[in-house]
Order: sequence, then C-alpha cells, then structure tokens
Amino acid sequence: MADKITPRAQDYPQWYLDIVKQAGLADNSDVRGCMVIKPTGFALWENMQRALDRLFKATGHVNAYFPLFIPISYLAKEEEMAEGFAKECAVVTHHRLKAEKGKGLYVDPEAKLEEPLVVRPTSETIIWRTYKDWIQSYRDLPILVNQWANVVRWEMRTRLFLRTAEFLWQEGHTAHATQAEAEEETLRMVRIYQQFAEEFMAMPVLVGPKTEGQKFPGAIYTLCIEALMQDGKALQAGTSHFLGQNFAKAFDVTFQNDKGQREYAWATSWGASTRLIGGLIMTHSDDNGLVVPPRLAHTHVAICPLGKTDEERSASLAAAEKLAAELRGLPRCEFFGYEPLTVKVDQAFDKSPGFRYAEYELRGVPVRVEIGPKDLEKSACAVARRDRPGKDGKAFGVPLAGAAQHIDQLLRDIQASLFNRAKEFRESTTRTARTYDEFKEMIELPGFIWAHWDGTRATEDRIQEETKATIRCLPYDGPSEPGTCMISGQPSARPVVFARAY
RNA sequence: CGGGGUGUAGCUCAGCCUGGCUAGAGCGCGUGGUUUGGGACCACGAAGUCGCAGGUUCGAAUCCUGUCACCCCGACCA
Repeated sequence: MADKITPRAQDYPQWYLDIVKQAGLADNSDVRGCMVIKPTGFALWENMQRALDRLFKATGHVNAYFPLFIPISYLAKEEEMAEGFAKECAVVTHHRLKAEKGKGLYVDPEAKLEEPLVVRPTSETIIWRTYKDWIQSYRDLPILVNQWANVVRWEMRTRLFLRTAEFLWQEGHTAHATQAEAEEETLRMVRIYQQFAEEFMAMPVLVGPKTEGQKFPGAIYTLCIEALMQDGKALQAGTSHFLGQNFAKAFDVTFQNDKGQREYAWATSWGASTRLIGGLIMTHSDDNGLVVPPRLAHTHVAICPLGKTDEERSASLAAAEKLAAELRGLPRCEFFGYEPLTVKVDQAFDKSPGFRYAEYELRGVPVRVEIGPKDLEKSACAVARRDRPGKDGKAFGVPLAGAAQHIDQLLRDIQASLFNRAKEFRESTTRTARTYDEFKEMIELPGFIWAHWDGTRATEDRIQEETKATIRCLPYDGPSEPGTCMISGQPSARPVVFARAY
C-alpha cells in the first residue's frame, strides 16, 4: 500500500503536500525554495500553456523572448518597482570561477562585473528599454508581446507551486498609443485569465481591481482574478496591470502621433504562473488524490484490462485496445484543443486491480475503464469517473458498442460538474458582513466576505492587522449598492471582497 | 532577522538520556514463486562516510565544542 494521503479535514497544508508528492507533480530540490517539476506536473503546465497561448494568439499577441539578466541600473529606473522588488532579487556579480588544486572551485575575484546583473523578478524594465528601440511612430503601435519564461523572486518562505523562489510563467507586455487602448487591453487580458480559469481549470474566479495598497509596484492599477480554495482561503491566480506611462517615462519611450507630436507610450503587463497548478490542486482534488479537469488532463482515459489467465487477459486487452483506438479516433474538437484524446491501456497485470484503480485515482485521470471476463460476457465495460471517487463513481454494464461516445460525453460532464461544484462551494461560503464584529466572526469561517470599506489605506491596514484578512479585489460582478464602511462609517460606493489569502 | 525543531538505507523513523561486539525496523527496490473485479502474500537479497569538522575516551551514531543544511511558527511576500 502506498503512503496514505493525509485527509483534508485533518491537516490541509499536509494534504496539499501529499498530493503534490504522491501524484508525482513536483519535489523540493536541493536548492532552497526551488522545485523540481516532474513529468506529470510539467504535463499539466504544458497543457495550461497550450490553452493560454491559444487565447493570447487569438487576441493578437505574439511570443518573444528577452534576457534573464537585467542590469541593476534598469531596475532602478522605475522607482516604485525598484522599491517593491529590491528585497527579493538574486544578483549576479561575477562572470567566472577559478578551479585550483587544493582550493577547489571558487569565485574569481578578478572577474567582478562592472555592473551587477539582477536575475529578472519580472521583465518590464528590460522590455521597455528594448521598446525604446522599437517604437518611433504611432504606426509601430500597438506592440502585443508575450513571453514564456522563468523568473526569480527570493521569497523568505516557499511552498511548492504556490510560492517558489524560481517559477515559470508568462508575462505579456504591451505598448499602446492611447490610454484608452491600454486600459482596454488591461481589461481584455484579465478577462482572458477568467476565461481560462473557468473554462479550462473549472475554477470560478472573482474579477476586479486590487486596492491601491495591493497593486503591482509600478502600476497605476492592477486587475486580478481571485479563486477560492477548498480550505476557504483565497488565491490570486492572475494579474493584469495598467502601467500608464510610468515605464515609457522611465525609459524615454516616445512616438510621433499622426499630428507629428511626441507622446509617451502607454503600457500594460499581465502574468500567470505555475502557481495555477497549486490552485488547480486546491480547487478540485480530494482525499484519494489529484483531480484534473478533463480539458487539462495529460491522460484522459485509463483502461484497465483484467483477467487471471493468459486467455482472459489477452481477450480483455484486445477489447481495451479496440476501445482505446475508438477513443483516439473520435473527431477532434475545440473542447480538447483539437487534439485526440489521450488514452492509456494499462498492462500492469502483476499489480492487483485495486492497486491499479487507486493509482489512477491518485494521479487524477478523469475516466477509468475496467474490462474483464465478466464484462466481456455482456460485451460491456465498467466506467469510473474521477470526480466521484471510489466505487460511487463507477458504472458497470456500459455497452462496449458506443462506449467511446459515452466516455467523450462523460468527460464533458466531468468538466462541467467540477466547475459547478467549485462554484457552489464558493457561493455557499460567501458571506456579507454588516458590522466589524460580524466580520470578525465570519473571517474565522472559510470563504469570501463582502463588506463595505471606506477606500482608505488606513482602514485596510487595520483590518489586515487585526484579522489577517485582505481585500482580495473590488469585483466587477456582484452587489453594487452603496453603504457605509463597517469601521469608519464613511460612505462606500459598493462592497468589496475580503478573505484570508495564500 | 527572532523563536522552536530535525539531520542515521531511496522514504518514514527507532537507537542517543546511561558510550561497548557485526547500527536496526517498516515501506520502497531486486530475484524467484504463489496471487489478481478496490491499495495481495511468502522466501531470499542489495542498500548506510550515522550532516560536516574538531575534541574527550582503550572505544563515539551516542558525550563536548564548533559549523553547515533543512523543516515548522512569526516577520516578509507581483
């Protein structure tokens, strides 16, 4: 028997770690705060990348790549950003080692860099330095570039996927001729993140601006998507920033408009990272293991042929291969990214059936099919859906004729049911606080809290200090009636959403 | 940076207080056999500089000093 997964109810953080490790997604590495993303985990990321990349391209973006190293003087140019990231930057100061017998390998003091290079914590500065060379005229705009990259933020405390010192992400950096166009882009991209989260990850999100205190350093404002994890804590899952002309001014990026006047370009940036994998886990998985929504699954269907004798096994195996071929041969469609379904025929006859079932549950394969002698007598198979773990989700007697179509539909049903379940959980744990006392009681419960806030930093800070809750965002969709701040009694245009967060 | 803890086989840990023969267990791994419709079992086997350095001692995983690393709590955290 494999190591047990700690039940969620007993110790949620330990459950999360157990899932990550036992489903084979990632491991801690020898380098503090950095992780090894294993093939199974990386496959999830690749599927996320593929889906997001399609959405970006469909909205006119192209990919490019900028350097890992940023001269320290670039980072210094935008004051807010310099201040915001100063405490978490890795810095390269030398370009050579020396190997000497007896002394081993050491940094060559002769090889000190003229100017230290910062390992990018984010790429606005190096990219805007580059855009200075790309932009002369309004005809050069907009620039709609995205890059897939790794970044380093030297965090004090890390957690696999949710916060690691090095992480993988995409960062979009766009330049526009007008403020209105840049603001449209900012909104467009946060809505793309929402679409991705909800349609692919089956993870419902709130969408809206961050408060002044929570925005990205260097931004005019930050829009975000906020998801709710099963333990009732919020997770910021993607951000889109309107940067105004801050970076254009810092790097002197101007263009001539159609009237021949010089203007500074308008900027946006937006990013989502491997943190999404953490969000995916904490939205759907259960005490039996990982649960992956079919649209992001690396293996859609696992077929387990059964049998005690060679004759039984070869008959089951033949039926399994036939079904696998039918599944792979289903018409390609948008829902699965125009790729064929991935089907694994499991031939581990030396393992007990129970072990094989548990293994696919642990790894989050959305649909498992069992074909044994008893099924073949009836030309049928057993089909188990991962969103309902154990025997509850298993249906016997599914006719082999038409099984492929049945499973295709089942995968779509699972995708929808995961989203609905997550949304119901969010709705059932979302509360409205009318007074601060009420709020303090509610914050001890899982979930989001709507409450009125006077819009000041002081009130926001006080609430955080006293309750550890932060304003997650000022959602676009939701109640909008005015009221009064639960603390100061000052007028509030509309309620905002609080939660404790990752 | 403050507080606490842990370093012994791939993993989880026992042994340390009270020094002593060849350093142990479970899981995992390898080989062979019996099993197989919800995490099978038997037999045999491989595998450890006891984090590192120094000291005390006839003798150190065990005692002392130093050091490094990691984990947890806090502070910090697009």
